[in-house]
Amino acid sequence: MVNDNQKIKKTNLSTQGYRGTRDFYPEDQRLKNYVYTKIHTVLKSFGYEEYNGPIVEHLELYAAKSSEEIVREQLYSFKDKGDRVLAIRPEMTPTLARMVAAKQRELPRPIRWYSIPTCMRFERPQRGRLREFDQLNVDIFGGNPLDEDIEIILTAIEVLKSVGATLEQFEVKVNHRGIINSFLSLNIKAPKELIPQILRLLDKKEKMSSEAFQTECKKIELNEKQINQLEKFIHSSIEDIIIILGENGNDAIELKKRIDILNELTQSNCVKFSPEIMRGFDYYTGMVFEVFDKHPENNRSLFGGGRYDNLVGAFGTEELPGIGYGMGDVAILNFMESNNLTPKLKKETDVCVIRFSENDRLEALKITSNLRSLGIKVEAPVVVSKFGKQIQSAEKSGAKAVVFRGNEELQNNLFAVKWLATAEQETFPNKADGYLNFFEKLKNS
RNA sequence: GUGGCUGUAGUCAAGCGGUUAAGACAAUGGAUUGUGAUUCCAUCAUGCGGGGGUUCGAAUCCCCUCAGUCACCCCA
Repeated sequence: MVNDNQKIKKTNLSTQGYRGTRDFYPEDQRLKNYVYTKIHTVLKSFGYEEYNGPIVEHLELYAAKSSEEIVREQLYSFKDKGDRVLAIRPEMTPTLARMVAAKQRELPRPIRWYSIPTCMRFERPQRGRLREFDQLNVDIFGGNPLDEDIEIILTAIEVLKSVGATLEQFEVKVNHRGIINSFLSLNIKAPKELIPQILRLLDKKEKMSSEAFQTECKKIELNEKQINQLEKFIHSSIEDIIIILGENGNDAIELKKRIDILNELTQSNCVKFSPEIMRGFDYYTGMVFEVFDKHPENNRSLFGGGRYDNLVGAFGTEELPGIGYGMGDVAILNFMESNNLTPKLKKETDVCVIRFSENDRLEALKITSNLRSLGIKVEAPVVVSKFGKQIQSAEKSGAKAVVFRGNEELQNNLFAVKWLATAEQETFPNKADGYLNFFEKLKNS
């Protein structure tokens, strides 16, 4: 016996989950549901429809669309029992592309779709970045780029507003891939092979001192004049850029239209031209954007997205340009936390039924059923403890009232209700009328 | 994948080589068997993230490992 116990102790399992994953206890899940309900409501209000796909795909689907390093380092891949090489989805876009390509001819345009898939990436976790996360994906295709670009940013703004954010708490930084490309090739006259490195550097510029930036520029063999132009570029307004680019400034003019319309519409300045926003290196071809939390303790990117020329390229069907973005659930939860927007949510029970003894089980179950059939959320007692204890426990469940039938009530064919907020108590006849009457009072409480 | 910091109960923590690991809050049971408060009493880590090692003796020192966090990397 003693040996057995020791053995059991030694082989105890760890309660720690896998690194970079989260447990959602009911209170966490409640918050997540609250946020997701808001998201669903906002996107449906724009006419977007929810879609979903499998959590695993053939590895080659990702290999075709993502960079080699990402596929090698950050993909959870494995072989199934039939030796097929699969991967857990690290993002939704390839699945979206596959789904759209498969039915491209029959889908009515414009296509407005969204999804909140759970994805996994093998990364080293830190605040705001886990291995398992949900990522809201919103995309629109088949319309006019100007209108689509405005709408997609608007949905992002409305999502944040729906969880209580004000326009002062975040900013939408926008750029256009065409602007930076024209500038680098025509004004800086940078060699093609240096462009990725320059983009990476500009992306990091915000975090660097001016000196560090200069040193880094010299490392990639930019001359004094080129560095000065770059520095000037990064601090330019959209109006300056239009002048600098001259006859090549069409993309800048287009971008300015979007900024002006969005700011006019929202009566704010939350949309800002930010030449340092890059969003990766391939893939995006038009407007790119990121939404940032302005709170100093969580100055992070919440949403990121942009316009692509052709979502379905690898599938060999006709081109389909569109725009979309992704937003991590971790990001929005952190945003709400840092801006004090996290609501205190209670369990949703309306009523708890109380029992007095082992003999009133059936009576209690009858009341419970009667209440439930009216659509009331009601908890039946599963232990008989002291009356006061049962009231306390009802309070914790978020109930507005406790309901019971003791000897007094049974004799007079009544049921009793104690309202927890006011401590007032009343009785109702134990028949249909009485239950309906109580139901009305509960709704209005 | 690289480097730094951290890890004692549900939570916040004291302890810094020496007998049974402080304290607070929370929780549970009771004083009080049909009424939520307060008060009082009791219970609540054979164990210090996990595994080894050094030592007469380890939460404390060493090694490995797991996890969190920050900075890189990356950010589809």
